[in-house]
Amino acid sequence: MGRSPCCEKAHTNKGAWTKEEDERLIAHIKVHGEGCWRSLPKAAGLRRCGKSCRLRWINYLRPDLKRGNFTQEEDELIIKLHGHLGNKWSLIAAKLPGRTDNEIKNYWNTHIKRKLLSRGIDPATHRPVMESAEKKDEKVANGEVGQEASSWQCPDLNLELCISLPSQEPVKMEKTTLCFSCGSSECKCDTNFLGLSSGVLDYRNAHMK
DNA sequence: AACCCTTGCAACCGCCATGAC
DNA sequence: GGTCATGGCGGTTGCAAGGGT
Repeated sequence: MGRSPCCEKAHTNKGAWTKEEDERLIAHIKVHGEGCWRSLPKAAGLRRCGKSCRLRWINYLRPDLKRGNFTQEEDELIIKLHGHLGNKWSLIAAKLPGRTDNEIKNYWNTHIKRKLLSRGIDPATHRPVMESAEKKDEKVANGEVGQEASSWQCPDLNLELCISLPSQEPVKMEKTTLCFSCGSSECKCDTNFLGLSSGVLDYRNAHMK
C-alpha cells in the first residue's frame, strides 16, 4: 500500500495562478491564517494542491516580501553564505529578510553562478576555477572525490551553529566572528551591514526554522 | 516578419524530517 | 517502535519574454 497522494490530481488546477486564485488565497489566509495546507484549498474554494497553495503564498503573496532586484550587498552576502552553507537555500533566505529560498535559488542559478565564473571562481567550491580543476584531478587520481566539499572551510564567516534554550542573560562568547566591512575578527568599526549590528555576523545566534 | 536561441523565473516533483497516533 | 499524514526543502522543468539573425 503506497502513500496516498497529497491531493486529488484529477480535480486540481496546475500551472500559473490566476488573479482570482491569488485573491481567494490571500483572503482565506487573512481570515484564517496559515493553518493546515492540506485542507486549505477546499476551505478557500481553490482547485489547487495544498502544497501549491503553500508555495504560492510563501514565494509570492506574503505581504512581507521584498520584490525587485538584489542589491550588491545581498549578492555578496549570498555568495558568502553559500560558501559556508552550500545549497541550503532556506538557511540562506533566513538571513535575507523579504527574500525567499526559491527566489535566492533562482537568482543563484541565473546570475551569481555566471558572475562567479566570470571572476574565475568555481561556484560549487568557491575556489579559483583552475585550482578547483587541478584539485579535482588530484582527488580523482587519489580516489578522494567528494571529500573536499566537506573539509574545506570558507575563512570569512563563523557559522558554528548550536541549539540551546532561549537565554535571559546576554550570552558571553569569545569574539571569533569576522566583520563584513573590514574582515577583522578584532572589528571596531561601527558599520551596519544589512541590519547586522556592528557589521558582525555570528551564526551561533541563528535560529533554525 | 519569422524563426531560433537564450534567459529568467514561476511552479511542480520527489524525497526527507517530523509529529501524531 | 512502526505507520501514516503532513510540511518543508532542494532539484528540476516548462514556458514566456527578449534578443539575435
